[in-house]
Amino acid sequence: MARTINERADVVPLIAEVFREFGYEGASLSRITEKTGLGKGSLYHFFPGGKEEMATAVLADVDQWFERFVYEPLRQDDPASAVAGMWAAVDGYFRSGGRVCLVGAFALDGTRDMFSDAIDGYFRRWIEALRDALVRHGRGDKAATMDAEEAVFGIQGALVLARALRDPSLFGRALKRLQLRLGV
Amino acid sequence: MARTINERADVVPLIAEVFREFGYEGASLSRITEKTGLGKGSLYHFFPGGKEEMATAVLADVDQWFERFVYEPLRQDDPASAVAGMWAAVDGYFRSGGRVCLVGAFALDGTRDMFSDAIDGYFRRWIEALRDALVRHGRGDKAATMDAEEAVFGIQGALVLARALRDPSLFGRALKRLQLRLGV
DNA sequence: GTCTATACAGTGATAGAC
DNA sequence: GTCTATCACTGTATAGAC
Repeated sequence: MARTINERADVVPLIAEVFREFGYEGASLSRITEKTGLGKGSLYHFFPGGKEEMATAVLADVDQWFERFVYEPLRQDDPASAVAGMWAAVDGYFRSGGRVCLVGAFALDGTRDMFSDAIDGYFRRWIEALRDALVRHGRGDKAATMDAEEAVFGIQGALVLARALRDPSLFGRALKRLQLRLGV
Repeated sequence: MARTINERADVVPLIAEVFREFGYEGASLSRITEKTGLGKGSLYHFFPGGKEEMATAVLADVDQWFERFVYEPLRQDDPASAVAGMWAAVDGYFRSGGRVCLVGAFALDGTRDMFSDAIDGYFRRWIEALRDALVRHGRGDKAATMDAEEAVFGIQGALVLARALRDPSLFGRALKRLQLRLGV
């Protein structure tokens, strides 16, 4: 039960930061070493598959977070409060636009093909969970799908633009707007 | 006046494709060599500054295209037809969702800082030009800014999602939706 | 479990022949 | 203008001492 200071789970969020900041290709082992304070030997002890396994672990970690704090509530809780919770969770997770979406970033370049299932699943389940909540809230099936898509791609685009313009406040404005659009 | 077969301008779009596909870090010189059919010697003849100069040239090329076919019409032409033209141009340029936005992709990772001005300018001028057209069309200043932002980040997000889900049709749906939202 | 040392491929870049 | 050869360097990954 006693936990060593550095467990695999402890180092994953740090590695995630490096991937978020530099992308998959730009996240060199030396940068990861620097960020985590772990030598290559230790890193390969935790992740025998090397960089690819690190990215897989990071993606699983992100997925787990969203599954727990966003998707599952959307599927189970009262629709209105679950949707409200989603906006709050998203704003918090992406640090009000100061943080980038790792999955979205991976999706854009050649990295996508390496983590196809994880990337696809992340967005697909997000859209489906949100659509479910909207349907339960009384929206028609087709309209709910479109609404859910628009909310999710709106969030992604707002993150891109906020980072491109170095204007995190844009993210907050965008979330407000998207929230109103959803009307729930 | 006689043009050699391979001019700098001829090779820029090919290099752009490599950057779009693999990102800045992933676009190795060997991949660029392969795509263009030019050896490193030739590439460095055209771009003495190496990879960074190639990316700068590519960004300038993209910018020029948007300036000519999107921004300038938005500033000068009849607002309604200019906006309609924008949607058509965007759909064509991004191959109905099959192509990614290079500027958006650069914006997401550590590459951003290398090309700060180009990335910032691309989005800033897009939003401003669109806002101008909306204002001329009768929309209030503040609302026009928000609308313009929403259209631009909506496009970016739709590109991310279309690529993530390998579903180009999502891009077309999204454009339609954004177009209706703009209401012009 | 963590480190250092090292292997080896691939990187961006340069020089010089043609 | 294009190529080949080569450079110094960094990349990921491995081996083995502690």
